[in-house]
Formats: sequence, structure tokens, C-alpha cells
Amino acid sequence: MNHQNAVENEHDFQRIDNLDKQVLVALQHNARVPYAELAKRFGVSAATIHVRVEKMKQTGIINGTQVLLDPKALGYQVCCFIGINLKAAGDYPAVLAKLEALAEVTEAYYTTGHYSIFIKIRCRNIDALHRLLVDQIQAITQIQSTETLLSLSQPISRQITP
Amino acid sequence: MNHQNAVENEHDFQRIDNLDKQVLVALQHNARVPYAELAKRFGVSAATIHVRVEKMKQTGIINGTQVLLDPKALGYQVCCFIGINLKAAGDYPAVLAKLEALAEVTEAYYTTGHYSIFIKIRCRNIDALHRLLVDQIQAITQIQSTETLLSLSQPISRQITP
DNA sequence: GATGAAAAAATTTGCGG
DNA sequence: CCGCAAATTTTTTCATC
Repeated sequence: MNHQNAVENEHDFQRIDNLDKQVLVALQHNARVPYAELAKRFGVSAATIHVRVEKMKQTGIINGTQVLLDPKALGYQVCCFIGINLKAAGDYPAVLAKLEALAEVTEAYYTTGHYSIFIKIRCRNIDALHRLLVDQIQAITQIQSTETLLSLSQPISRQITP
Repeated sequence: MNHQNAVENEHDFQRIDNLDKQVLVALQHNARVPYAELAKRFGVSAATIHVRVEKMKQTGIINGTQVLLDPKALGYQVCCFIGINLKAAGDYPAVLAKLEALAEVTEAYYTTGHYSIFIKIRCRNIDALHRLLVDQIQAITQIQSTETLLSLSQPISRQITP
């Protein structure tokens, strides 16, 4: 019998070759770049690019594509992080459900260290942040305390290099 | 004289209509979806979708497109945030330049509150994180102290709703 | 602005090395 | 695994409403 799916292997991740890496880097910068252009750039056929991309979708390396929106151009001037402490660790699922219902919460992390939950917020202005914090977040009964980090600028924004 | 470029206007952002919003939401989920399909879905022509997308690129609402990679599938098991305090506020540019040179630093924020700089890290495992922290980050002389928040999971990950 | 049709370009498939 | 080339689909342009 063959048991090659070693899920308990410490190195359980996909190995990719150099062409795969180049394709991923290119698609990180522009997900709509024609495969024919990548083919020319990397000295292979467009069909090969197509095959590589499909395989990486299959294996889960590629999770999808998305357009990047500029929050400020849409009127979302404020970015901040909020560290949340819960009254009891078991309240985590209930609090998460309430946070998920707030459109301004764009990311949430379950963390060790100073906070139980750590979230990223985008809102229109400081007033909107104030109202969100007081009326929506601190109103969640299972939350014991919050701490806000206001982001003034984001000088680095990128993905890992494959 | 006409002075319509009110950069000091508190509402200085692009107004978009309902079709624009629908297109953006669709492209947030799949940046490669054919315009013809969106056209059918929203009851307009493919040419209209094309015009709308081009306009939103022009006005800066659309910043580009990117493929989403699964860090774990590529062997990056660990995600964490590090809060950094500097010895002097003026050291900010020098420290930022050094952080930018570290591929594991995927995001950096200039923040008010407990930390001067707040960064997000992706690395292969805890050992790699340990080495990065001690050998690369705490070795930056302008850094006074660091605080690490390890992320155990990320239950929410999305962009703002246009 | 939006549209339909035409032109140009890109994706996708299947055969063969 | 790769490439060629055909078949299909998509993007892009443009005259017209």
C-alpha cells in the first residue's frame, strides 16, 4: 500500500520550481497579466504557464485573485488596530461572530500575548472610529478591555516571496 | 476661475454608483472574472464594464490586482505581529529601511499608541522566527524594545465593502 | 454614458515529441 | 514536462444611439 500523504510531516508543503516562483511573483504584481506575456518573459509557451497556474490552484498554493482597492480613494481615511481582551477565553466564538458582522473589521487574529483577539479596522474618519469603538465594539459584553493603535501610514505592504 | 480640485475638502473621495460597487465586489472575489460574465450578471454590456473598470483605475480606486497565495502551502507556518519601540523618533527612516530588507516583514505601520512601528511577519517556523527576532530585528541598534504577538489563526480576512 | 458588432488578443484544449 | 496550433472565449475599439 502506498501512503505518501504524510500529513504529519514537518515539511508538509508544496515544492515548486523556479518557473512556478517566477509566475507567482509576476501574478502578485498583476493578476491579469496575459499568460502569453509571461510565456515570452520566461522563455516557455503560454500553454505551460496555463498548466503551472492550474496546478498551483489545485494544490492550494494559489488561493484566488483579487482587485486591490485604495481605501482612501473610497473615503476610508482611518486605519487602526485594536487589541481586545475577553472576560473569559470561552467567549471567543461569540465575540468573533459579532466582529464579523461589522464591515469595518477587515482582519481578525486569534493571538497569544497581550491580547486575545487582534483586529484591523478601516473607517471613514476619527468620528466614525470613535462611534464604532464605543457603540459597537466596547458594547460587546464579553469584551473586558480594548487598546487602540492608530496607523498613520503603511510604508510596507507585500506578500511573502515564494 | 474654477477651483474645483478641493484637496482640503473633508469629503475628498470618489463617488461611485451602484454598478461600480457591484463590479468592485465581484473583482474582490475574483480579479480574473470575464467582463462579459459581469455584464450578464448586472444587466449591462461588456463594454460598459470595461469602461467602468478603466475609469476606476484612472481615478485610483483600483490599485491593481494580485494573486492570493496560501503561506502555509508554501511552508510559511508562522504569522506574528511585532510592536517596536525606538530609542529616538528620528530613527524611524533608518529602521524602516532595515525592515524593508527583511523578506519576512510583509507589512509595516507607523503607529501612535504603545509602539512606534508595528510590523507583520511571516516565517517558516518558530525557530526561524526566533532567529529573525534575535539576529535581525533586535540587532537593529535604533530599536529599544520589541513585543511579539503570535497569531494562532486568522478568522477574518477581507477588504472594505465599497 | 451605454450599446452591439467587429477586430484584436488571450485562453484553453488536444495531439505529438 | 513541453510546445504547437486549432478552437473557443475574452478584451478592446468604435460608430451609433
